[in-house]
Amino acid sequence: MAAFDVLRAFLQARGALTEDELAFIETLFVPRTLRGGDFLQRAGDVSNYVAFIAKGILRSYSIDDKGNEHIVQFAAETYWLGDSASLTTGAPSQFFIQALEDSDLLLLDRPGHEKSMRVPAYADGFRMGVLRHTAAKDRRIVAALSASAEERYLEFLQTYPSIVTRVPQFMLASYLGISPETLSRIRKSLSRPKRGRGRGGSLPGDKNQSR
Amino acid sequence: MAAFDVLRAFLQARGALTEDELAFIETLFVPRTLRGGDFLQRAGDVSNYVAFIAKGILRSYSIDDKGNEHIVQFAAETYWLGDSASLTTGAPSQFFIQALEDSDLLLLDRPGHEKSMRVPAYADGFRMGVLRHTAAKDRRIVAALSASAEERYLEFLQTYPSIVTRVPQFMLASYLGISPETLSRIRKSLSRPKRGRGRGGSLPGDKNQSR
DNA sequence: CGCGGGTTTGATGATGCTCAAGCCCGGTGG
DNA sequence: CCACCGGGCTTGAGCATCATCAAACCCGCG
Repeated sequence: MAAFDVLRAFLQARGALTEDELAFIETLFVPRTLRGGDFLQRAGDVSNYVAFIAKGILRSYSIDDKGNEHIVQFAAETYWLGDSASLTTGAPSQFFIQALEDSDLLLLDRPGHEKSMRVPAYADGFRMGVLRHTAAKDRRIVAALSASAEERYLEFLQTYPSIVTRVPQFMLASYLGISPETLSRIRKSLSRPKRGRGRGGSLPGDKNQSR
Repeated sequence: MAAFDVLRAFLQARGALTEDELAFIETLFVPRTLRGGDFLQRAGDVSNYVAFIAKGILRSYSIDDKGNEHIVQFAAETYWLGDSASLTTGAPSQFFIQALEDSDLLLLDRPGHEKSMRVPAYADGFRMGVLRHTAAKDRRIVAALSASAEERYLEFLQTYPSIVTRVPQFMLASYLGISPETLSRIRKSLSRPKRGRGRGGSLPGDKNQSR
């Protein structure tokens, strides 16, 4: 399926747009393909667009003063990826955005974004999407601050089952804020819950305690 | 200063609005005052408005299955507070919103929000604000996942110096995702850095290590 | 067939939580 | 006016979780 068809399907799924509106919206996007490993953007760049992912999967991450990578987000088909900070301030970005597989994107630059807002149904969809996104971030913050490494992993499995299999384990660990070793151990312990038949639930020494 | 004046000042500071536009916007908000301790909203409520804080300070928090509180956000003068999740889905909220001091708010409900978007300069400001907000959440996520308790505390001091003195310590601890005991110890260790004269900087046993 | 990146496994230690007292201080009622 | 709360903050001791360091392992690829 061509990139624009994916976008079309996405837009139609969440709001009634006329054919004219769809056609207009499409003129605002610029297609772009990336090979696995390619960068859409590097820290220091001033990048002023948002990407809609028609195919593939990307990560955005930062590198702190100590040289450690921190994955902020994964994004796969029909997700959007952009650099909010750089978009608001116009300042150079702090983030790297890299394709993890061969990917097809549609890029929307700032002027394009402004124009797209003239289509009311699209603007509404945009605001809804942003709110949903914000809610997801709130949940992640609470999880990061209060859940154990294992809980965070399980939650990720539930929330993004399709992504787990497509990213290397050490990146998942980085996203979850745990070391690769710890993630490896967690998976091991989950895979052999011994315990009677099926379900695997109810761990033996379950503390049922938060931190 | 009356609540509407605060809003006016806020809006004018970040975008040129005509007197007519300002007047129109103001008709959309409903004032509300709260005493310290009062709730604007409780989990289970379906609340469909966003609050602009003209005076005072509020917290939003959730309570997990184990009964632990998690503070998602503090918000003081000229900040906005709302429940993104509940706003998008219309589903009952997961969050409590409580005033920590006597506070003056201006509430904007959903229809009001839609109408306000008709003022282009206001809509632009709204989008900018949302993006800025998103960027802040990204930073907090990275910090939560990778910084030590002390680093998170210091970052909070820097970012929200005015809030630190206005909220009880155990709530700050909850926001930072650490236990009240740990926060107490961190403050103690920061207050007596022994070390030469003044400034208190350059910790003695600084590890300069991430986790 | 050997290399190299990613994953696993083990041992050790630090960070920060829990539980349990004690303390400080502002408010209330005798 | 003062004794007595009670909530929040502090302090201490022990312990769980998870990071770090180091080595072995696995496997696709040149």
